[in-house]
Amino acid sequence: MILPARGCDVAVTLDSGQAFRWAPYGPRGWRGVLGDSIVTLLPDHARLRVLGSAPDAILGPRVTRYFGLDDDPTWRLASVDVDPAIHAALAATRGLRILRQDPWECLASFICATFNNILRIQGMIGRLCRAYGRAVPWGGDVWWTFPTPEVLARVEPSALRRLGFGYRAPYVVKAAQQVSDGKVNLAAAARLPYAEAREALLAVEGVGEKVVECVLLFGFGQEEAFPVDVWIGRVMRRLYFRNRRVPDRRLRAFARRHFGPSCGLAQQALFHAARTGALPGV
DNA sequence: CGCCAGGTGCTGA
DNA sequence: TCAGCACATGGC
Repeated sequence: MILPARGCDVAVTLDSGQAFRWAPYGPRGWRGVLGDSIVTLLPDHARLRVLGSAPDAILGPRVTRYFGLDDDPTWRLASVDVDPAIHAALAATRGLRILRQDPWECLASFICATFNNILRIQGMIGRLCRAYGRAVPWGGDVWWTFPTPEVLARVEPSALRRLGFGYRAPYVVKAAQQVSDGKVNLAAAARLPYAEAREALLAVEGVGEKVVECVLLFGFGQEEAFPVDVWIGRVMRRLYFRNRRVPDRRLRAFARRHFGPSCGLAQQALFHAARTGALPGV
């Protein structure tokens, strides 16, 4: 199946630290798991060739939604292009899209991502899926779905520690319990406006001021969200605060004013540009 | 080996 | 409200 993908750079997007389960495949392809389907993506200019373990009728809408292929972010990108620094970051990350991930996978993944580095996050989540996900054989290989909250709710934290989760182990289990027993309703939160969804998610154990913004942005499509991690903190202080120490809350409030209601787009461009060394001096 | 990583929760002022 | 601290782990 071929999907129109003009303006979407799959490589940049999947390499930008939003999702942790994609692996390069062949010279330009990527392979990963979307829900219960194994997906191979073969980008070709303005098109995206998609192969997978499910029928095209399932795969097409799933990939389209995940990458927002039916969305044209041109005007929202233009709306955050308000100064030379962000302009450079946007230019260096052309084609970067904000993913629309499954809320539970996004939430659990970013709980694992706290005070951690992307390489290890990928390893941890891979082991989590292998241990507690459902096996899906495909293409002569076996892949695993992301474990459901119901399954993880019954896992002993010590078992996750043995998978290298460190002090995050009890947070992942507790979050799974809160979601599976209905204390936190992700499907309902996904339909709430930014501020209310934010409050609902902050009730989850292990979800603080940064993780909540990641879930809002990468899981709920709330572009008003602006996650401040160590990279963004450095970049923002450098670019806009003469390297002075500024609390994360203030950085976020400034970003919302400075970049406007799609500040999340600016955040992801700054994050990826900084991490790939495209912003000199940061 | 020391430093760092897409932080959070708790404590004490 | 806010700074300071403990928390586990592995890649570099």
